[in-house]
Amino acid sequence: MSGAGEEAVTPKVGIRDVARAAGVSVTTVSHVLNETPHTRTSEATRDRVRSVARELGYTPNRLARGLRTRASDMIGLLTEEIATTPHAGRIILGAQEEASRHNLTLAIINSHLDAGADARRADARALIERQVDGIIYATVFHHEVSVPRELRAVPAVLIGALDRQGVVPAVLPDEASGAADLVALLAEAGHRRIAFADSSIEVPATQGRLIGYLRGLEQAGIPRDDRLITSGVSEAGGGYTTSLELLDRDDRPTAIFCYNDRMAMGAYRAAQELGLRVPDDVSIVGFDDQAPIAASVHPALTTVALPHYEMGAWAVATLTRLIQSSSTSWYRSTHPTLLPCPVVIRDSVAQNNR
Amino acid sequence: MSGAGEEAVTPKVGIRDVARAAGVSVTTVSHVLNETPHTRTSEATRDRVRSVARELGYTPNRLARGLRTRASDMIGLLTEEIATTPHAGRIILGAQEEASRHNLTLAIINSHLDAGADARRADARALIERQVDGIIYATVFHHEVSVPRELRAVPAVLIGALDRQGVVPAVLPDEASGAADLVALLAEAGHRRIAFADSSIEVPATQGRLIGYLRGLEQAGIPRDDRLITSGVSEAGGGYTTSLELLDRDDRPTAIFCYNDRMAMGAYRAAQELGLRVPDDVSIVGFDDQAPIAASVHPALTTVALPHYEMGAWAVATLTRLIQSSSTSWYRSTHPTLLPCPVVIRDSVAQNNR
DNA sequence: GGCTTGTGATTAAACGTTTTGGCAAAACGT
DNA sequence: ACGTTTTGCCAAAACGTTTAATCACAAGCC
Repeated sequence: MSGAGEEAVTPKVGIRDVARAAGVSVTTVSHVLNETPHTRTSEATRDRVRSVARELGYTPNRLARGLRTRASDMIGLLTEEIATTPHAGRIILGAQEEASRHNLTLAIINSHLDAGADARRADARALIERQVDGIIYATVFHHEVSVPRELRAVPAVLIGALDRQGVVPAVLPDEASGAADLVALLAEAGHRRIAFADSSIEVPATQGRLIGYLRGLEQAGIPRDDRLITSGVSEAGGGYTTSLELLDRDDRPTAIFCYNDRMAMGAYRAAQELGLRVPDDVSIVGFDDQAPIAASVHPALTTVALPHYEMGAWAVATLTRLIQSSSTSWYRSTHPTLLPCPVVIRDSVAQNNR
Repeated sequence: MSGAGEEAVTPKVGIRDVARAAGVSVTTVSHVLNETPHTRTSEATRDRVRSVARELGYTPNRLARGLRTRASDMIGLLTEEIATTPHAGRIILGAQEEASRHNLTLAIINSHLDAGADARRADARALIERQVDGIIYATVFHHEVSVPRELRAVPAVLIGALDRQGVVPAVLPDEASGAADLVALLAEAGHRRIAFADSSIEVPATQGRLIGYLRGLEQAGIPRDDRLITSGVSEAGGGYTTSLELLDRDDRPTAIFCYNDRMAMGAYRAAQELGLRVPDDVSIVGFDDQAPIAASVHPALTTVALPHYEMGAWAVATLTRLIQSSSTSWYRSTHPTLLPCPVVIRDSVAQNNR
């Protein structure tokens, strides 16, 4: 009579309920439901078991299974403060989808950046208690890091950081190449005076972008001009002041490569205040492809995207490989994997005509 | 000799190893480690057990424990495409931190928005197989939704959606009040001609903001003027065109309330092209407090923040309450919970002097 | 000295699976 | 008709915990 659920309170049907209803042993049920190899069951009983299981709405208890098989089919994602950044979602998403593809579930724990090493180790331990088959450790700045000792208890991979001992596989964005590609793009558009508005705070990422910038110049046969290399705080404000300075000269650059998209926003404003049009009078490019800035500014910003999704997916992919092979061989990572940062072309660079 | 880990391959120390080493039964170990109430153990053995456990590096196996106690201490977060949006991270973060606070672990599954109801039900089932103690179902648009039937098997709460049957607790941002507050702010600054640049696509969120706008006007004693209510696509481009139209009249509004921050960016551009300064000539406000736009534009945008973090935290908090009480009383949600959207004041509104 | 009462610890039965090692019966070869 | 192989299935032992039910023993009481 009631409009609610018909099926009452489903008193948890287990494998033996299925066995009983199908008139077979639990062993048989397990065999057919898991399609265990090297095991024989007649087609007839197989069908029977399956249909009974479906009718009863049997859902296996993965805890129990994990207990027996010593594999939880879960992998832990340990992020340090990363869930906070706008980028974070992409890493999580990439990891999650790849995990789903392998029939794994993702358990997430976020460590505060300011939390000590102890807290981080406790977080790792919490995952291990849950018997995760592997752990992904994702950091937002890619510095060298000595992984919590507890991580050694279980296969692990690093995102955005390098293991100091070089024993844990790691993945990083290839920012240098991305930056070089961006410079190449500008050079092809005829730009020779390309400024670089660097970030004044020293994080490893800075190096990659600067290095890529220099490499790009070299490959384009453009001599390095240190007067075109400036720096400011990596926010819109910093981009504004440094760009103002760069553009307010007679021999102003025809293009500015900003350390990130936020600085590029500041560069836009500087150009505008000086009566310079983007991209006609000056081309501006950024880095990060930070949603929703890059696509929302006018003109839309040409920039370089970070492979967050791909890093997340790479992490669980190699982690599962690691897990499968862990019993036999032990993986020793040689070099970190670098994932490409694709240039995304929008409307902020024009052919240079000076 | 090898430089690697000293502690060999730690052959997994279990509770009986501790018991054996401490010379007591596993029962006793369990009792002292869990501080089980109504149980007696001498201080001496308690100390012994604890120190032995620490020395051996014992880590309990939560799978086994969960199997016995029929509680996994995990809660599932089922998001539909939400991990994609920039906002998502905040929801996840809020849920994660509240979960940590309760010693729970968060398992995340992301359903594609375009995936059918079947896929969504499969995702729910995957979580249930893992014996999660409860499920949070988070959607990005808050429409009414009929929760997958499988969710009934376990305590659940909704984020950003309403249960059509009204049986599952839900939490939503109180966008109407946020919008009204924003209008109040403008009114207090002396604005009387306040335009609203609505989103032309019809999602429920639109309603709340428009309703709040109207309510705000009414409360400020400002008569509604439909010529000031326009709409456009909810991107920078849409904000630009509608604002251009609004501002290019003799009786132009002194303030524009944009449906979201991206439209506000467009409004900035429109104002600039018309030679109007923000906020001196026209005040502009947005909605969403979308990072990093709102803080990066110039002048920094006054807007309304969505309580993503708070919704995530609220969800696991009420979910745990639900779980605890589930055996005894059954919760019936009356109204959805509305969480406040605080106005965040920056530099884009000025006193009106016309 | 016998009876009760506490105290500190133990035994054994779950929990829901998978998996090892078998066993009966049918099929087969001769 | 008799060994052998194959087929189809099952019993029982794990997996690592928690927990209900006891138990040994000393102390307290008269």
